[in-house]
Amino acid sequence: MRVSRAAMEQSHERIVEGASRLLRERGFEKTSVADVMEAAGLTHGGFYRHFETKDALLAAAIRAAFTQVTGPMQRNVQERAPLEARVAYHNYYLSDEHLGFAGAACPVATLAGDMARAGPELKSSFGNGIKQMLETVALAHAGKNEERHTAAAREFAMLVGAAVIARASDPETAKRVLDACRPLA
Amino acid sequence: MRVSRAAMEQSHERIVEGASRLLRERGFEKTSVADVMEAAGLTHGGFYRHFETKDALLAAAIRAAFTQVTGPMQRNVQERAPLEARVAYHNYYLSDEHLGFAGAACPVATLAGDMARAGPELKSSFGNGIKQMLETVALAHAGKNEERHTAAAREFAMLVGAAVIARASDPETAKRVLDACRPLA
DNA sequence: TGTACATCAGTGAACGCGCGTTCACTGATGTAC
DNA sequence: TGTACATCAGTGAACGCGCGTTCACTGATGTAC
Repeated sequence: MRVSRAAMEQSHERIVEGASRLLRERGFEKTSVADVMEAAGLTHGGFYRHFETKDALLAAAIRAAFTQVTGPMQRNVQERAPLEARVAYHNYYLSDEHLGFAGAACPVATLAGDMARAGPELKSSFGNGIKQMLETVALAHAGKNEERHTAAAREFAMLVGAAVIARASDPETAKRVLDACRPLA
Repeated sequence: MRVSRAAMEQSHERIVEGASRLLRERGFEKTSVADVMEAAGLTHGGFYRHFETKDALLAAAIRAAFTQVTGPMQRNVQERAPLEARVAYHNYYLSDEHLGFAGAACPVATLAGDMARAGPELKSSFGNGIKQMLETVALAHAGKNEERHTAAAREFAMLVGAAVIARASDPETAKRVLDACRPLA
């Protein structure tokens, strides 16, 4: 039956947040509309009152995932001295806390591989997220504008690579790679 | 009808090589048994004369992909001075040639994301490949054993991260990240 | 403020499709004599 | 070396299943008077 406008907006949020978590845990193909709706406490049939297609949902879920990650990071960068902020997110990115909970982790570490084969809607959503991420990381670097961005890109690439390699390796190799990448460059 | 032992072995190779390419182009879920068999010039029904399950094929395909990539790399490292070899694979890894042909690219750059959610057979296959890759990269680094491995892990993480980010970004951002990562550390 | 009615968020069955896997069958290959 | 027969690589139809999407329906919500 019909629900109030406010209730519908809450449903919408639950759908997007659940999708954002499931997407990072299971990847693109294994996140089904029915699972997302069930996680939101609804049945699958009502999905199309909220989104035109599954891809539209996933694009929104990607935006939500980036916001969830870059939000705290921006606050971190604003509240601390640059180097301190850098130490904080650098260590966090390589921590068990980050890597152990894929559903709340950085989407670049969990989903970037899938994006190379995704449709334009998702690609664009993800591309914007990456830009946002690179800008945020650059804020924690010192020097001239170009130097800051170059250093940020190199650091972020290493963090993403280490996270991706660690998640695909046996625990021993994972630890070795993460330890190797922990010192700041 | 039945074919000769030699012909069957050739079929087997074509199946594995086709799977190895398609897997890197399309990812885990979108590589169907029927597509792989068609790429090998066969029909899907005969697949189970070659492999017990789709996962067993993919594990073999992953091994083949790593061999295809680490083989030339080991030769490269053996034939050149360490620094020269490093420059060669470092630039290759970030090149359009490498990133433009996913089917022949490094499986870590194309598939590592999927592996976090794959079954144990694939994970183990992939984990071995990563170890092999890290060892090969370490051969091109100088210094004491531990230093070599640490430097290799950091370099490889940055290369993988840059490749993954580039493939998930718009062309302009991709170029910026790749250029930033090109100089040796 | 109260009433009558149109709207539409959510339900659950149904659809078409692609997938991994199975199976009866075919006929060339391999082998035993 | 030649023959008779068992084997089995490859074929194509069929299976069961999960998925994205559609649809008729329900009844509370929102709105016009």
